[in-house]
Amino acid sequence: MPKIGMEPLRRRALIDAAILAIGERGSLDVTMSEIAGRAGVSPALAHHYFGGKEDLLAATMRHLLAELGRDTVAALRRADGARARISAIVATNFSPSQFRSETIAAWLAFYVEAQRSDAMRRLLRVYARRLHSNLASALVELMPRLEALRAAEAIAAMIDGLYIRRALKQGEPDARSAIALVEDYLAIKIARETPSA
Amino acid sequence: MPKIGMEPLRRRALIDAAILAIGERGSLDVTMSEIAGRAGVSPALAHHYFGGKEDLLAATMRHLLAELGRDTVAALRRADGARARISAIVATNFSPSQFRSETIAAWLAFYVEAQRSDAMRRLLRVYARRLHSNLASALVELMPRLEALRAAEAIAAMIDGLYIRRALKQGEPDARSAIALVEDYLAIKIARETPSA
DNA sequence: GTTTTTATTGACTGAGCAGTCAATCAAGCG
DNA sequence: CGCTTGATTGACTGCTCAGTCAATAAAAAC
Repeated sequence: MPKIGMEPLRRRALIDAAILAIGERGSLDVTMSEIAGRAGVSPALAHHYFGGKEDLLAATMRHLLAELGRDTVAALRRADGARARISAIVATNFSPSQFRSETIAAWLAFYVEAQRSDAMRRLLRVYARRLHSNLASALVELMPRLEALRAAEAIAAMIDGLYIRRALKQGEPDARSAIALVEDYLAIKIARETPSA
Repeated sequence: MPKIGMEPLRRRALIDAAILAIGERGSLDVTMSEIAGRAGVSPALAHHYFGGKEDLLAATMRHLLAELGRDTVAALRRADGARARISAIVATNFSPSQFRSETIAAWLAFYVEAQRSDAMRRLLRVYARRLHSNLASALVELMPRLEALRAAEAIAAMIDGLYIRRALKQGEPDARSAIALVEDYLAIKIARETPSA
């Protein structure tokens, strides 16, 4: 029973199903049938709307990226001052909507895929650059430029590292302690580098 | 022309070939034929010696783990004092024998695999625990126990994060700046937490 | 009410790949 | 010199899966 304007609905459902499937399998080694099945459609329809598996996966990655971007922008708008902006960025990366097993697994899987696929690598670089520049733009208000850039890299590395390490544990992710670790670094780094004041 | 006592040679050659292949493809999605071909033998022989693909991959991971373990022990023996031991651990993780594109890609791929395979997860947990306990045992000599444990997790996360972020870049890995980031954290953390002295 | 467009699928194909097996070849061994 | 044992492979078997296509059916357009 065909209905009208199904394209956006189906695309969305397929992307959601892909995240779910990838999160459960823990890798991009999911079949189109699996994804389509979860979305309640036939595999053929998934091909119809996305062209191929690569395209579906790329769209899924883009979706994840966009979601994180939106969350970050929203959190940034709510933050008052440089210091608060950094905390907002960190908190967003470990917020319940981002720091879930499925999402973590998907990010990890996409990192691996980025080694093979130029498209994926480009996408992930967008994420890395955005994170770095958001952090750096706040940090330069708190310490000398050079130290700010270093701190931005250190924080970014810690965040990614906490994600990857999370993959080894089972049960629900512990965002609180992850945030605490990053905030601890932030606190001592700012204390150390703040020019007198 | 069969020769005698080939088993250890073949196993080693196949593992080396597996690391190479995984490093190049950037994922565990390598065929037995590919690996066997690189090792100069038929796919059937790879099955003969390892039983199945999973077993070959597990053996490969174990090899990587053992190599890192040996390097770490050696570096630790050369280090004098708690502070030097930490630097030795960090330096080992970013040493040329570990911080190479193939090895990095392989580690990343195994992390992903760990989400699916209990065997892999157990293996990786061995690595994580060892790293953490090596770091912690040196850090407790430099700061209060609780802070030492936190610092150990932070450093471990930074190391893993620098590995994963490395995967996005091209060209040879830059170990120096990676080490500098971790050492910077270490320095300010020690300065901050050292009881007076 | 006929034609076009959109939605949807079942059935199929072709490729790639893990794993098997029987056969071959060369050493050592009695 | 037969015999066992280890090394090695080619050829083969299923299986899984991405991608295709023609067919169907409902809505839209005219």
